[in-house]
Amino acid sequence: MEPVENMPSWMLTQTAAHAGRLVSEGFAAVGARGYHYRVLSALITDGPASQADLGRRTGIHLSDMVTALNELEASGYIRRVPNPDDRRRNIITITGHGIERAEALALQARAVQEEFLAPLDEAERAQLTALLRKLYDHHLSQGFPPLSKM
Amino acid sequence: MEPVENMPSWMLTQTAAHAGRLVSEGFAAVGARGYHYRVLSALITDGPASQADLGRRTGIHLSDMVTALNELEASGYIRRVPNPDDRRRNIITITGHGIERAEALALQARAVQEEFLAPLDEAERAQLTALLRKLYDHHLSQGFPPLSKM
DNA sequence: CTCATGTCAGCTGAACTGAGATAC
DNA sequence: CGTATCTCAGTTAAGCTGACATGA
Repeated sequence: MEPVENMPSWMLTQTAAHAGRLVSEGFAAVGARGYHYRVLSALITDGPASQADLGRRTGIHLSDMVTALNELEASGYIRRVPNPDDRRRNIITITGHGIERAEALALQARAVQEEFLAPLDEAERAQLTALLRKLYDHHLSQGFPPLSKM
Repeated sequence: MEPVENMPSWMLTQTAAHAGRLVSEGFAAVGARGYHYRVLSALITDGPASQADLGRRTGIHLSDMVTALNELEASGYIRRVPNPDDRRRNIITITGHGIERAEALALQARAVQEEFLAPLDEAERAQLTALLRKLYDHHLSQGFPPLSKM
């Protein structure tokens, strides 16, 4: 009878839960949520996009995307303009204000990574990310939904 | 601007989410939930206990413990008897039926681990668990709540 | 017609909060 | 009295489903 505490998936979900808590707290401290950072960061690295595209990029569900964009738009971090070439779509662009916000959130994110990874040295951190990437890529290629169903 | 997909905490929560999904599906396939396995396994390795003790052992919240034990008791996997020495408490014991159930769930859990860890060889699996344990132990010792508030 | 898009209302499982009853 | 145990009702954040209107 394998004690639960030794199962890799158990340790993984436990540590992930803690990491998630740290991230949430870090973002909440500046009035943001993880979704905000994911969206702003995707807009910066990959440019403007429709909401559906943004969802596919970030793994955020379409219906959640609507909410996140509502919040970001209300704060002036993004702009929603109709796409003249396809009037079903919006074109989402980040504002200057939004870029500043993203940078502030990136600082928070970095600080949280540091706190979370504190007990590991550089080599161990590299090992960890390599192993996680191997797992992630494998399951992605097996049809694991980055965004379950759209 | 760090792309979100390269942050360790992001990859960790992504892979953990997938692991969690596999575990849930595996248990659901035999009509169980993760809580059930955690409780039964704790009863086997550490013996009978009060509900509060079980909660502390397993990291399951007290109020969720009530629900889980209701379900396990209805199926005849555990028994709840009042503790004569402290009439606030119940003594939770596992039944023979419950031991069989735990063994069946352990098989499921093993199969899921195998599926999840498929892309890693033995050395890599050992690396991963060692790194996760280091992170987990560190944050536990920093006051990270195994069970947030009781 | 079918398919994609954006929106909305609501569901689900898991973790958690708060309050009450009982007993130490 | 304060504290611990058990129970229950309800809340939260996150992911997800289903339906609908619009338009390609």
